[in-house]
Amino acid sequence: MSLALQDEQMSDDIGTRLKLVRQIFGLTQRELARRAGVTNGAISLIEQNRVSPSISSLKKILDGIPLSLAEFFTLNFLPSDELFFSAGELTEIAHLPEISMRLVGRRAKGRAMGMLHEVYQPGADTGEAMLRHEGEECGIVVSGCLTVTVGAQERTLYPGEAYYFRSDIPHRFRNQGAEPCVLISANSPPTF
Amino acid sequence: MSLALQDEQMSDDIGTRLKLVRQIFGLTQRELARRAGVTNGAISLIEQNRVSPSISSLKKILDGIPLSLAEFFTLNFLPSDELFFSAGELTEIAHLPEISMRLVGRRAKGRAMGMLHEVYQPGADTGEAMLRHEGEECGIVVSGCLTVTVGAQERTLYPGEAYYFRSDIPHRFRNQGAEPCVLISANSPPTF
DNA sequence: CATCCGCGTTTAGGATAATCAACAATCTGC
DNA sequence: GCAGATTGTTGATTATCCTAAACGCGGATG
Repeated sequence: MSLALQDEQMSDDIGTRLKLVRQIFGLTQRELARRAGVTNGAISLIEQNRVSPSISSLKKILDGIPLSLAEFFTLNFLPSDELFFSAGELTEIAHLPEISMRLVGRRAKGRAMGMLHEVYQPGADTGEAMLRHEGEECGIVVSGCLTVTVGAQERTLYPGEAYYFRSDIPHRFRNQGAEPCVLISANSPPTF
Repeated sequence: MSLALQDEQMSDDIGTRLKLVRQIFGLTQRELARRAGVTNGAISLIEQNRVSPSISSLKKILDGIPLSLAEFFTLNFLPSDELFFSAGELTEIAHLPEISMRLVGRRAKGRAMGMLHEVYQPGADTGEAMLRHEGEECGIVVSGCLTVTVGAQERTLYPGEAYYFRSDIPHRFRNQGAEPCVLISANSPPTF
């Protein structure tokens, strides 16, 4: 059975959403009501979309699961067959010839982040025209070395070293070493 | 019939949150009310936390900005300061003796994600009592192997293989191999 | 000044949601 | 088949929210 929701339901169908969440956590209306300190009738009405709960009520209910409001609204109900990925299943995102960028999983909307396995060949360069986009990004060098420029700052990172910056600051990646550089990076919200 | 406010964290302070968002978009209460099709009084009361709006009302208001409910609740207002981190500067987060977990940067609240460099010694195990927390997590095995259990599914991942799942699904990590396993993982929102 | 704006706030009353208690439907074991 | 427990639903009452209209305040303009 699939627990996936359509996009339209993701945004406004609070009732179905609550019902799904409650069932995923194996709770009855009465049990959840008891934990949350509300009545089972209220939960019934909400799940039927016969009322639109106040934030305070919804928060009380979610506290009984427990689940935050932010999580409740961002839940994307990923199908369970997309949990694990073998190396060959990472989806290649080739922007430049000398740089391999492979994303964990498919390009899924609604995810909180994207994780990439990247390989920079010697001499690879994302370009003097610095990259700039929304979000934050972070990475750790696994092997080789990578010269990272962020705004006015620049540094060459070696295995075990890392970076974390806001992606709206202009940035650039270059491999100035003699061997390929392997980098594992993450960005949130996902760029790809 | 009390006008006293409940003790609320910033994350649950809908009033302040709405006010910040509204001001960021340069709207007055009346202008936002007009676009949203509600009254300015309603917005005033909500921003003072004197009432807890219904989901339908809050959605109408956010549509006037426009902003989705999910975006509203996940909004973060925080800059990051330090850009680069040497291997020794990763902050150790030791939960278990046989597992080393080193976070990129300090434990900064408000970041979109956290990235960890983890080493699981042979036999290391996060425990049969499965982990569960908010957010999503993702990781790639760099060396060694790691057995990952997510809900009812389990798989042993080898270098280059990866996982991505919602952290509220019970999960567990074990190194059943003979050599240490190095894993680079990310979680969003950051757990540490 | 005095007047007019536009802003956020407040108040009374009608609209909406939550509670309480009862109800029907579905099991389970005897 | 029946009693008892469990689950989701429903009507009447109570509690809460939203609206409409007014209020107080400060800045701009004559």
